[in-house]
Amino acid sequence: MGIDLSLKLEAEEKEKDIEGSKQSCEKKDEEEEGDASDDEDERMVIKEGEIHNSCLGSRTRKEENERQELLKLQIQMEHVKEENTRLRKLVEKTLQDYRHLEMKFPVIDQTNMIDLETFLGAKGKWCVDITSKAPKRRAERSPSVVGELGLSLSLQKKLKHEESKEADQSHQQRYNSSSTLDTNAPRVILSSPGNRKARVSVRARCETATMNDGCQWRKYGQKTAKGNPCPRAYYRCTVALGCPVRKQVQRCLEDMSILITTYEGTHNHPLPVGATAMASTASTSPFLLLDSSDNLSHSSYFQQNNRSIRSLNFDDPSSRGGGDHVSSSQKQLNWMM
DNA sequence: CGCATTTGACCAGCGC
DNA sequence: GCGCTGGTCAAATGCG
Repeated sequence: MGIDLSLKLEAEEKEKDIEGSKQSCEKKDEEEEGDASDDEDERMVIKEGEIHNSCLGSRTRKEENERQELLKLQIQMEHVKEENTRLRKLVEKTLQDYRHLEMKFPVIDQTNMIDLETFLGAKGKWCVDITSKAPKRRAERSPSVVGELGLSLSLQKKLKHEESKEADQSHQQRYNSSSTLDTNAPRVILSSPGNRKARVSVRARCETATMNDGCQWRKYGQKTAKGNPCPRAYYRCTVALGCPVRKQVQRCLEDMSILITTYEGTHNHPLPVGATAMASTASTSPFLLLDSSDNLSHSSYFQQNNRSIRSLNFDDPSSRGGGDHVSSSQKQLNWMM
């Protein structure tokens, strides 16, 4: 630490001073020797002897003083060293406390969100978190808010054409920031559009091309989005004729094993058996975290899209049963909607 | 042969 | 107005 360095510098300066005083004494000797060269030989010898003796006497006194000074400095250094170690311990303890509080943060967050938790009807099984609408605050949130089992859900407004680019960026920012969270965490982002289309984004680790959500999808397009070399695939729900639900599937740029699936619209048909079976296992779902950008829109959104939300869940091998409705490319998908 | 997927073209919105 | 980008269409292709 800085204290150690400054002490070392001070000690070096002292040593230099001591050496300097020694050198000056020797120099004085030499000068005195030079001055005596013009006098008589005998006198010279006596005089030189007297000068030499007096110099030796003053030298020993000086050395004694220097020794005492050094001792004082050494004692002072010991004290500072002790202070240094004491401060170091203090810093370590502070850091430890900080980490402790950081770990407690999700729990505190959870207890503040009981209302929405109750609303979802999954008491004690879900971790609900509502954040401010402001993207900045969202970005500042601690990554630790993701549940220990790594599932998160977010609510936000649908960004249609009439909405600002800022909002659009916040949507993208959400994607990016969430990727800095636990990458094992499937993450759900719900768009609450009011009179606009419902939009749900899910992030989940998935090795296959798409995730099994219990519905039947038909791919109708693929596009390479800017900033991500992985192509974005477009799917349309084919469970019922004219179902408006579409989904976009794209790999996360930071972690290719993470699949970002965005659902848009509400199904105009009952969900497949597999998906509804999954819904019943909601209470066994490990950990869900809601992140809302628009608190007021929660209830209206859930009322309007109740079916979709209730059926949103993770795969449970014991209750998997949507295979009949799943297309060939979706056989190994590991969660359902 | 029918259905799903692929892929290039087209369109609309948005920013400069 | 033009270029860029995201989203959609539809013909071509592949597969069971």
